Amino acid sequence: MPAPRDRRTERYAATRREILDAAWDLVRANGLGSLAMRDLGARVGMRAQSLYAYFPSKFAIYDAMFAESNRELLRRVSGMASVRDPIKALRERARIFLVFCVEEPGRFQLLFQRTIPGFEPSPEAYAPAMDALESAADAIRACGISDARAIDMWTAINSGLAAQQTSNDPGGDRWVRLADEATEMFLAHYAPARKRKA
Amino acid sequence: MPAPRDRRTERYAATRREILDAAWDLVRANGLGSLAMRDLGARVGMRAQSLYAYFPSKFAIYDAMFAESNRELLRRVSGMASVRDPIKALRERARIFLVFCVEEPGRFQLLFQRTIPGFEPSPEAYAPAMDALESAADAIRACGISDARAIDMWTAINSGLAAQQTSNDPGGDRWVRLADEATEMFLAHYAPARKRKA
DNA sequence: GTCTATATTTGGATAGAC
DNA sequence: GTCTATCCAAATATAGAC
Repeated sequence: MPAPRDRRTERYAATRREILDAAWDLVRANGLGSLAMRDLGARVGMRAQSLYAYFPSKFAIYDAMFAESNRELLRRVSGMASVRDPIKALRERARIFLVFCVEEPGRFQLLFQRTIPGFEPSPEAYAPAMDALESAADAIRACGISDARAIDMWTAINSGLAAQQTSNDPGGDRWVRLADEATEMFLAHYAPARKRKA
Repeated sequence: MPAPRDRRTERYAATRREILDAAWDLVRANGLGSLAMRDLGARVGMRAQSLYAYFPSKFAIYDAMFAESNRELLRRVSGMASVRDPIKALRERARIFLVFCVEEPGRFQLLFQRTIPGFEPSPEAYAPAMDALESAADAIRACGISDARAIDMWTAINSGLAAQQTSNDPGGDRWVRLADEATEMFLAHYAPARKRKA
C-alpha cells in the first residue's frame, strides 16, 4: 500500500509526537519516575483521559520513549561509519555515547538503569539497542580486538562513566572528561601491541 | 551518660530493627521503588499507620536503609586493612565491592543510582560513604598511584561493572567475573611501571 | 504502642455524551 | 477526538480512642 496521505492520520501522528515531546519535558523537569498522566495531559492541553486515545497505557508511553531513544543512539553512532582510523573512531564513539547519556539523564535512566517498577520494554523497542551494541562490537573488532570479554568491559566502563557523571556531578564533566583516557586504558589492555603516543 | 539499660528503649530499637529487616525483604521481593508502608506494616504485623511511631516518614526509612548500607560497605572494605600486598588488596577490594552490590541489587540502586523521586540521603547517612571512598583512595595511593583522576576512573569502572551485572545479567556473573581483569587494566594504566605477570 | 477511622493526594483507567 | 463524570486503587499521613 502506498500509504495515502491522510490528513486525519497525519494529525494523529503529530499529536502523538507532541505528547512524547511533552513527556520528555516533564521527565527533564521532574525526573523519570515522576511522570504522571495528569501532568502530561495538562502540558498538551488535554485531560489525562484523552491521552488514552493516543497511547493505551502509561507504559506504552515509556515504551515509545524507550524506542525512540534507542533509535536516536543508533543514529548517532551510525554516523561514525565514516571515520577511517579505528582507534579514533572508538574514541569518538565513547564521547558520543557519553554526551548522549549525560545530556538527558532521564533517558539514560530509562535505557540503562531499568528503574521503573514493572516496566519492561517491548522487543520492538529494544531491537535498535542490540543493533547499537553490535555496532560497538564491530568498532572494537576493527581495532584488532577479538576477546569477547572486551565488549562487556567496554560497556561497563562507558556506562559506568555516564552513571557516575549523572548521579555524582550532574551538569558537570568530572567523569565525562575521562572518556579519552578510559579508551586509551581499554585499548592498552585489549588491543594487540600498538605504538603508544610518545 | 552510661546509657542505662532501659527495657522500653531496647524494645523500641528491636522493633525498628524488625521494620528495617522487613523493608529489605520487601525491596528484595518487589524492587526498591515499590516499597510501600502498607506492605511493610503487614509484614511486621502492624497497620501502616503504626509505623509512624518508629519512623517519621517513608523517606526516613529509606534514609535508615541508606545509612546502614553505607556502614556495612565501610565495614567490609575496612576488613581489608590486613592485606599487605597493595595490588592484591586492591583486587580484593574490587571483588568485595562487586559482591556487595550484586548480592542486593536494591541496595545498589539505593546507594548509587539515586532513583527514588525526591529522596535525598541525610548528611549523617551519607557520611560513611565518604569514609569508604577515602579508604579506596588510600588503597589506590598504596599502589603508587597519585593521579587524582585515577580514583574517579576506579569508581566508574567498578560501579559500571556492578550496574551492567545487575541490569543485564541479574543472578549471573558475566560482568562480575571481569573484576580481576578490570583491576589489572586499571593498574597497567595508572600504576608506575611495574612487573607484568609473565 | 497499636488500633480504627479518616483525611488527603495521587494516579491510572473506563463509560458515555458531544 | 476531546470532554465530563467517575471509578478504583494505592499510598502517605494525621487524629484520637483504647
